[in-house]
Amino acid sequence: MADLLAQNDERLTTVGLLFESAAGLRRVFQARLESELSLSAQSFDVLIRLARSPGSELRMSELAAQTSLTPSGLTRSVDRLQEQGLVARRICPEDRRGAFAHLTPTGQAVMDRAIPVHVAHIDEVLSDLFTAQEEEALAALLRRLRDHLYGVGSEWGLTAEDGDACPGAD
Amino acid sequence: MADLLAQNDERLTTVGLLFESAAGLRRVFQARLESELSLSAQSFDVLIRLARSPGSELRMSELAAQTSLTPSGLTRSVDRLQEQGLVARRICPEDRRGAFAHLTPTGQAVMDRAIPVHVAHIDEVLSDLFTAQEEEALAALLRRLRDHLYGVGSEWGLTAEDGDACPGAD
DNA sequence: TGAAGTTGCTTGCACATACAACTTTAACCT
DNA sequence: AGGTTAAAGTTGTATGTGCAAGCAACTTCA
Repeated sequence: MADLLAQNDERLTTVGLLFESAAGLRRVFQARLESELSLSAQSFDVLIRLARSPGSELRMSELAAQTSLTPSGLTRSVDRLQEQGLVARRICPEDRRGAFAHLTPTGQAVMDRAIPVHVAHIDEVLSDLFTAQEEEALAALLRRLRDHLYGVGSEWGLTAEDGDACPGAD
Repeated sequence: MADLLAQNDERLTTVGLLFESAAGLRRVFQARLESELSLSAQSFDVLIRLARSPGSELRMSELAAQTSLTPSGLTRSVDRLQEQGLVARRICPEDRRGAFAHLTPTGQAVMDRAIPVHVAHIDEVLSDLFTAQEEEALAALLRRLRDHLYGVGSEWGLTAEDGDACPGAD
């Protein structure tokens, strides 16, 4: 069995590295977001997607897809943000089943403060780790993987055209 | 605010792509593991780390670090696997506070069956997506990131996933 | 030796999440 | 229209997870 693993080590390892890298980054950012901004990683993820959307609002289903949450998970997440006064719901006039979530002025203010902190922290973590070319290469490879994963056989409606627009992603 | 984001798009984007790639892979593998092998992704993660360790056993703390679970989370996870008969605990003779988790014969058998399926699935997902050089480059970049994240200022003592899983000792 | 502090793991509790069932509205079909 | 099916969100319920506290064993130092 160990032989079996050995002969596939490269890919198994690559996948493992990807998971560990993501987990490590998540852990680092999460700690910082909570200690400095009192925002959970999950809240921040929802909020930054709203902040980056036209009108600072998004349909619930769209938000669920972008945050990798199920609809029910998103309902609760938005409930919490609503209780905190950062987000509000608005019924979609064209389809009265649907709802938009949008940032309140308070929510906007919080994100105006939070985003620079987050960006600075990303820079801090990544500084001097990659050359410009390496960083570019990494992004290109990951983009291809991401597009492949979400473009094929996905019922999640995650769009590739969201493209570069998933930076907050945590 | 959008301007602020725009000017940092490269790094923000790279991080976002990493998270999305990991989430996408996780989702794909999870579905397959559960449908074909009745194993949760979390269980599989624990089991494969054990399977890849010498003697198929690892200290609880080591396992927790490698699986990105907290010690308490790992305790519960191993509890469940123990109830399923896939894993057992063994008290560490040199430090009787500590415990090893190890695969039972049943657990070994399950993994002997599960790993080829998983490997095949990885190959399937990654086939024709990268050249050998690209895959190698991706692994190298991710490894540097992972080492950076876990090597610096981390109280987690995460070790490289392959190889240096030195279970015993302290 | 033994008291103080640390480490490894486990438990009490609170909370976030997924799955499945449900409500309301829209779309479709004859 | 009238009836059926599908879609968007929300809730009931079960479970998994982390944090903080706890317990047992080890280490240090006098």
